[in-house]
Amino acid sequence: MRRLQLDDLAKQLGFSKTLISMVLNGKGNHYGISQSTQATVLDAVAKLNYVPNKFAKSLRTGRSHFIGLIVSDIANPFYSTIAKNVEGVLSREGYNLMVCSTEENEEKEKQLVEMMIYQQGVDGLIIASSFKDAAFYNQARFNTVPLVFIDRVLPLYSANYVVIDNFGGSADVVNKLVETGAKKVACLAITPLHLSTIEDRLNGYKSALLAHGYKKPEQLIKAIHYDNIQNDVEAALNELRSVKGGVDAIFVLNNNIAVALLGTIRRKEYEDFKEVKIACFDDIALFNIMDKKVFSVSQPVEEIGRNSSNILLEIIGGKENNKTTTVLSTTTITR
Amino acid sequence: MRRLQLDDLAKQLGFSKTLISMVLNGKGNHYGISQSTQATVLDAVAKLNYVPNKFAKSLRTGRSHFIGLIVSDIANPFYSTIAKNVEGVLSREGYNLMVCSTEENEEKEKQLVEMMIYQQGVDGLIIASSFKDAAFYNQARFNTVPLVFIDRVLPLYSANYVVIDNFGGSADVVNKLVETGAKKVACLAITPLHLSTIEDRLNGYKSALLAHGYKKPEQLIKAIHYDNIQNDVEAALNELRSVKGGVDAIFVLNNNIAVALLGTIRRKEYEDFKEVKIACFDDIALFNIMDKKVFSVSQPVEEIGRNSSNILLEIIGGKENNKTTTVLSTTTITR
DNA sequence: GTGAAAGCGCTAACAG
DNA sequence: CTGTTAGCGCTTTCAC
Repeated sequence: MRRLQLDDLAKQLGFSKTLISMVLNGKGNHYGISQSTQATVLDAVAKLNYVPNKFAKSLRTGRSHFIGLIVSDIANPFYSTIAKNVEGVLSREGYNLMVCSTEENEEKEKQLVEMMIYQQGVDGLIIASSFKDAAFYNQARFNTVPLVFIDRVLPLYSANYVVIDNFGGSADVVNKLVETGAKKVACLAITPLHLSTIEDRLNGYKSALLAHGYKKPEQLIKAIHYDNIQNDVEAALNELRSVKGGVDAIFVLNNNIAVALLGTIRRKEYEDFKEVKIACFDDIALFNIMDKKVFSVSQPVEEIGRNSSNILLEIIGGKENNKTTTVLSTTTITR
Repeated sequence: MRRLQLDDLAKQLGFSKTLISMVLNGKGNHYGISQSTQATVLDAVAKLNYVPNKFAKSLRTGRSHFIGLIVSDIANPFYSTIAKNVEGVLSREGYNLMVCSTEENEEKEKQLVEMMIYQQGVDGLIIASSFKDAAFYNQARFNTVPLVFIDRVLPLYSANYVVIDNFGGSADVVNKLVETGAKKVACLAITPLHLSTIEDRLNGYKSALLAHGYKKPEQLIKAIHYDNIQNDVEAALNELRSVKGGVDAIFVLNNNIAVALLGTIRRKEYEDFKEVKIACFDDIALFNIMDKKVFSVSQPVEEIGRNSSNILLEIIGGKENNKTTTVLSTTTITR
């Protein structure tokens, strides 16, 4: 049983392929095809359950109706929530989503971008980039591909951005920690440290501490490597023990660090950290179940997904690309 | 700057398109093309960075090199872990993955299957089906599409299955609860109750209780609706209060119920359940961070992903489809 | 208002 | 061993 195609339909209806194609692509009125003819065609298509061959269509039009989403780790609820919302917007417009993770690896990001554009033929890309600089995306060959960057900003690179106020969110939650009595607030940052999100959060943290009269917050910052979180958290705690007077609060810059930290301080070897106040950039469901009261910075994740995909679709739709930057606000949650 | 295509390459190298195509598709030796010619072609392709047009290729071959994965909820770590492992296997073989969620909705499952097969032209499908029966998949038109079913079995339907031992895992963890002193073990099941996984888990639960001399375990089973978990958990707890003597253990059949339950019993209104023992079918990271000791049934999630995709690729590769059922074992974790 | 025909870029018979 | 050629199923220009 061969699959129904335009030709069959044309013969059965007594119209040409051209006419049917026009009607199906919503150009019936534009070409002045009579309403009754259009109705006949649409009815038949529905009844016979005709589905156009996507490959032929894409080959002809050069459009795949696929959008790529590139993030560091799709298993992270932050990014999976973004993906869910991007998908919601796209599917309403007849687009499909393809998601891949870079694992913060610049080489892998390059490969994924190339693969998606040249191999898969995506119509546009939404990217949370791990790059240090914009050399890669500055290549002329990417000028014709609609790109929207989310979460992270590339230095000195003008593009479409949908990001959040990392500095403000960070400063705010650190202020709250201090207000509730924290005297020494350490900070566990996630690598790569060059990411604009991390830089901004660190700056927000430092600025808040300095404003409260604490000198040299740098000494309280520990880097946690993306792919070695548990070990690095333990090492960081061990180092923090030697801080004069001890720390009484820890601000972590990423949800995975929070999970590792909360698990670690429950162990006997680390019970001296049991009473330390904890704040996390990014709010996750877990914080509502813990006995431990964790402060957090809640990000408008859904909006990042919805905004970025809407902007991308506008560009694909032919709207002039004005390279806009959208900065969304965070909410601080105290518990 | 037009994109490089086979024709250009052929002219530049002085070979025909055919030859280059053969070499590129690994059929060089099969057609007896000399090693030096092959090397020349491969070198040029690498140097000029030629990427074949996927649409033309798919149109010609009828193959998309896309595999569809259909699950109930890709945000559930159980399924996202499967997805990750499926993707790992597929990408090694040059295939891409497309994931969609049904939200346990049979109508949506139908649409997704149709969409993936007829609209996207996937080469095969891995499905955790929400269907009650196999009427849909029994349609003759699906005979030619490679399908592998995971997690859930459709009654009276012979197919390729990769599932786990739900009955055994369930019985085992309930036994452990009883051994550590539980006298009355309630069970919170997730809907739809017709899913083979849920049925089997319920049967394992009942069988274990009966073996220990408890009559009528049915009265201790409460259904939690997939899309109303929090409310239903609260309602179930309220109902369980009226059980004579009270319950001293709760076995939940799904990780989302566990999260809701753990959050709920921390609230003052439900503090009478604070000391109840809890077991969960499926092990999640959270259980390692909680003060509360939760028993769990750990599933070989990675293996489900790897196995199912390997089987699917074999069928696509032309191997005779013998409709095998693979049953994987679980591990009970006591804390 | 409608149709004929060209061609998107690739693969695989078939011919030599 | 290598090349010629005929489409895959669709869209779109151009002609009527």
